Amino acid sequence: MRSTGVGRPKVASRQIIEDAAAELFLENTYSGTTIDQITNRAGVSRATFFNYFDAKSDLLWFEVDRAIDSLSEACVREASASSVATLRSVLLEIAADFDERRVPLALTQHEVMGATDEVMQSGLVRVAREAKVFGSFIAERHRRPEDDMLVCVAGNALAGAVAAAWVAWARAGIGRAPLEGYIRDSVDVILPGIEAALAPGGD
Amino acid sequence: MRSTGVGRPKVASRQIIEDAAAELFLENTYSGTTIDQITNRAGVSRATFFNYFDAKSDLLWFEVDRAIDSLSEACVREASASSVATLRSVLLEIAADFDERRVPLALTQHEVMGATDEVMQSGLVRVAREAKVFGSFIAERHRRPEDDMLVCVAGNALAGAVAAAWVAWARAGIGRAPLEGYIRDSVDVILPGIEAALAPGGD
DNA sequence: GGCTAAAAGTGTACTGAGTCCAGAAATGCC
DNA sequence: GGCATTTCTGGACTCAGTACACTTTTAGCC
Repeated sequence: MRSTGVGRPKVASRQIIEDAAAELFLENTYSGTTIDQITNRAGVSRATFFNYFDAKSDLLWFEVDRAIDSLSEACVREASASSVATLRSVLLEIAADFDERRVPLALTQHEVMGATDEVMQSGLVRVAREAKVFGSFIAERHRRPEDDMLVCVAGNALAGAVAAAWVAWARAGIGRAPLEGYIRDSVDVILPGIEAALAPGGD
Repeated sequence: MRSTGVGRPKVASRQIIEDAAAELFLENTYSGTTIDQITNRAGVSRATFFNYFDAKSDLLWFEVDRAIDSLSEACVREASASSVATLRSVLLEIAADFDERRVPLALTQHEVMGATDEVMQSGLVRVAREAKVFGSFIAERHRRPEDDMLVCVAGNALAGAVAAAWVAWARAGIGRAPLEGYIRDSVDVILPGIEAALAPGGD
């Protein structure tokens, strides 16, 4: 993210660290791998690691983080009439971008990673972030405060549904059907209820 | 939880540690308080702390943990016909037990605690645990596997809704209406959709 | 070439949570 | 008194994450 061309150029690319980490996680599990081991393999100092990542757990979820980034941006961009329908289409659109090669390690290699509390906890942070994105979107479209209960209910429930879809998709193994279908099936369970509640007089 | 009367009797009660912690959290925020400070004030050694609690964050959520314990037990006990209606009534029953004096510190004193990632993360673990309880209950009643996607969707969405209700309730401040109403309003947004999806042929 | 500013990387020391474990202290029972 | 059992303690350890001063590499400018 260098703005100008001035200054020392990056050599320790994010990618190198991510790759080294992925290798080590598969060899020794997530919690069995220390940041020192990762930086050693990547040929980078420990301090540099923290220039690129805020936490060790970021290495597990970068695909998901990027997806949520996309989601957040798309939510700002889109401006169709029904917010719920928009949300649905944005979600599916982003899901369509996710192919086999971008399944998060933490989900597919669930067994290998050891379903540590650590791993789960860092995943939950992503779900919560997504809930917040949903909530903000709905709040804005429906002129409700961000901390409105219905807004939070909708955001949380949606994020929970999406998380379940991700997990089911990842667990499906090689040859899995596209993520899109999973998302649609899960989200459609609760979207109608949310739409009804958000409709004027639905309170 | 001593089974027999034999052995050294407990002196450091859980309660003493909880109280010392609550004081310190309000004085210095959650993250500004170390376990050493807590054990010092409680007059207990650091090692003893970990005899009673698995983590510092357990001190923030014991009310919630107990509520989820009740929920889990109640789910096992109840055996009515419609699982969704049962879930709803169990939830409301347990909510009715929560009065003003049992609002979790982490939620009411949200500002004082500093909305640290730490605090949020440990709260998310509780939401996830609740989701699992819901999921197990639904799975059993509907003869579905625990990792069935619809089961997870339902569990996660419900837990998300309940979490939103808790937060809204805690934020409402002194004189807040009973938790029960919050739970009902939030859960009823999504329960119909779940019920429909779970109904035979609703897949 | 040398100087400077800026960005990237390094080294080191620190805090604090959580783990481990051996052993001390307090009890009931014989 | 001895004995098993439980609680409590002390100390050493690992590791994530923070802070900060310092060095290195580049571009641009003179």
